[in-house]
Amino acid sequence: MSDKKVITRFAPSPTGFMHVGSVRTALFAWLWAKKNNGTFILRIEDTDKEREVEGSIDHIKNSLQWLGLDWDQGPYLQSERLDVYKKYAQILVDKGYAYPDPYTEDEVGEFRNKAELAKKPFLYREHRPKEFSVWDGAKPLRFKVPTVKSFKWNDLVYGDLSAGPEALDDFILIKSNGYPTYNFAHIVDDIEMKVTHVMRGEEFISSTPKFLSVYEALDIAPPFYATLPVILGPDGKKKLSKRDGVKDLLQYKDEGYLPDAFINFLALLGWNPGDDREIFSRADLIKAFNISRIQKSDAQMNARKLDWMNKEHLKLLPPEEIKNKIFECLPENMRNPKLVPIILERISKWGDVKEMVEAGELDFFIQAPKFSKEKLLYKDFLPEAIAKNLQLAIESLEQIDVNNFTEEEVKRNLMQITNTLSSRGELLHPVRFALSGKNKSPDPFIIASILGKNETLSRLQKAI
RNA sequence: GGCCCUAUCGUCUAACAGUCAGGACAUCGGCUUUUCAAGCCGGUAAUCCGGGUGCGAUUCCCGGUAGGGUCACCA
Repeated sequence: MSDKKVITRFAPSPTGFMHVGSVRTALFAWLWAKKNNGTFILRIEDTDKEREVEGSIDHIKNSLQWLGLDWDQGPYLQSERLDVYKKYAQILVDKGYAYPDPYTEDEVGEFRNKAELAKKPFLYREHRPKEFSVWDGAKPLRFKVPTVKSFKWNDLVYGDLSAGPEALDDFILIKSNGYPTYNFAHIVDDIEMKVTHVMRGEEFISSTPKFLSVYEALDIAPPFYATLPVILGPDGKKKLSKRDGVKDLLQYKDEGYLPDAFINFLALLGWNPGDDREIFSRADLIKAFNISRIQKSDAQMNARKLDWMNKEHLKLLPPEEIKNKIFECLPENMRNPKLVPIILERISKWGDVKEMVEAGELDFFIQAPKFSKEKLLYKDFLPEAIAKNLQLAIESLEQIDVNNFTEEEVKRNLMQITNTLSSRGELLHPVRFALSGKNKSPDPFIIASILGKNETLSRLQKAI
């Protein structure tokens, strides 16, 4: 590899929201730039004004910012660089490698239909005019393939690739409205911006010979290509697309995923460090990242593993930050520090806190539960036996000093009683239920310690 | 249809031709002295098929099969 400064870019079109597929391309380009102390450029490919979606440029920027994929240059807008593309187009015209298309769109469509009927691949160059007129901008400008041949090239991920001559055609460089096509604009920009490594999706492999042919016509060396495998939808079949219910990236933000965890997850989808490490900090990721270990086969999005990974990152956060974040999701009357460990244990992302609140899972911490007494029953123990056990619990807990009503003290006292019983459940279940009103809840000791002596005794009393 | 790419547990993946095919998520079971959660321990689970070259193929070659991509005045 040359000793040139590494320059990578992320070049989305502003046609909608970002999803995990597009953002992973950005991530890999960003990682490679960071690893090499290089430059990461953001470029907006807005050459199709018809398809442009209002607000998507901001959306792209917000998404990258959320993940901390900061760009060193840009965003450049292709729509503001029309003169640059015209300049390069003129160079090709002057060299005899570009010419105005004499046909109308319908006529070209006819050619295409005929080829299809004949079950032959459609190649415009088979209809190339003998004589070229002068390009006045009214007609689309087409590339004239210098030499029709097979291409072989190297891809940093896929290795040696090749394609036959039918991959080559006289494609449109400048549309009749003056805008360049993607095929041409991105080449010009990559040249002008001195991009050294092009990270891109698999769908561009088949058009690479066209790109290479333009570089040849321009007599300029192409950049390194690193083609990334596709991220498949949850069904494992189709490529992720905005149509089939794929999530907007910012939705993950709203659901409370950590940017570092998300990046970690995304990086491991199609790349691995070569050892068993899975949890990476941002810095470690940059250090470990390497193009040569990018996967060739497509990968499927796995939401469960993302949740697991997010939790792993959650646990690494400073306790103070965890507390603050959880408090943010909690109504004011629930902002009790003692609740934090209980909640942390049960969530994988911040949004889960809100869900717990909405599901009423934490209500018993702020108000006494209402329930019918038969819920207190445990296995086949009689109501009288249960009531007696609750009475024992009350008497025992009354002994604890109100200022020392800790989880440990409560547990010691209650466990002492269970030693005299035939089973622990006949005491612990009714106590827990009396305090929480739930079949599934944290253990009675921690609940009691959070409620405090008075509230605990009051709830037990009411249950008898 | 032409051209191109890919193929290891359900999923993400590891394995200079020699490993009992390893790890992680998920799943299942046990422990954690009531439930839930968390944690710990353990189990089930894979080299697409067929040839070839090797003493030896997950690994290299060929052919099939399956999946995907691409053939726009979209990117």
